[in-house]
Amino acid sequence: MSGDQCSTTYIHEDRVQDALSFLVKDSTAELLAETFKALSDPTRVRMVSLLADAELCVCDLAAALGMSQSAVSHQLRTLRDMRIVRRRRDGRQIFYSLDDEHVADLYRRGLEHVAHG
Amino acid sequence: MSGDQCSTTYIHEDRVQDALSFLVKDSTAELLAETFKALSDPTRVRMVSLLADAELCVCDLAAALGMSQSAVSHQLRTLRDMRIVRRRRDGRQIFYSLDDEHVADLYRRGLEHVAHG
DNA sequence: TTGATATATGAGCAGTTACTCATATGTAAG
DNA sequence: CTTACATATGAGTAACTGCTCATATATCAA
Repeated sequence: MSGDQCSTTYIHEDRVQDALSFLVKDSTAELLAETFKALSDPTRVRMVSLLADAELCVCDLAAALGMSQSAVSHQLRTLRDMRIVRRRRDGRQIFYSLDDEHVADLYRRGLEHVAHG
Repeated sequence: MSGDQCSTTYIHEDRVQDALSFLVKDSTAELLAETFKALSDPTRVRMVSLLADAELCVCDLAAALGMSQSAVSHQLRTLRDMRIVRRRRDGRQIFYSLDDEHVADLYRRGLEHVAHG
């Protein structure tokens, strides 16, 4: 069934057929990509590293990261939309903490990998 | 040392100080973000899902993914630059396979997480 | 109420990304 | 050599990202 050469009309059919059984579903690929996207930006990695330890208010996050309040707030919005992060109001301040154990786990795994590079 | 309110001049100093001890180094954050970026795109997730099982040539990848040869080649180039993927020539064809066990591991972890909600 | 503080958000912008299309390179067969 | 095939790549582009700046909203204090 499989040819010896590639072409748009005659591919290595059984190899492709075999591969297809391992191809993730589109919806799963989208979901996975979304998850990894949370940690695909240095700023968000730094934020997660802070929030993996303790909840913090926006202005402390900004201070710790050395970033503007606005920039931090925008990123928190993204993390919130991704359901990575949860918020709690206390007076005038809003405290953020991690709300996704999967992402926290992936972050720690990633750290380990980077460690024993 | 810690104040009761936020401001650009008077932050909750010990909370920030404590947080800073958990903040990843900039270089580590960059490295981690780069790693996760490899899986932050649905197309690349699908590619990794295929290459996690077996090595495949470009045209079979394109056939399995239902994408143009050019699009696949461009993505393989990015994965190659990220050192996620390795290639081997066999005649006219070039076979790609995973070259980063860390990414493969993160992919499998991600899959598990997606699987059990 | 008025003013200060803490956070959120819209607009705008420069940089990046993931593709398409055309073409170049490399390999094998005739 | 010439031709066909397999892959790579440059240019162009529309969509997306991560910020800045200005401003809006929400809470507390006086």
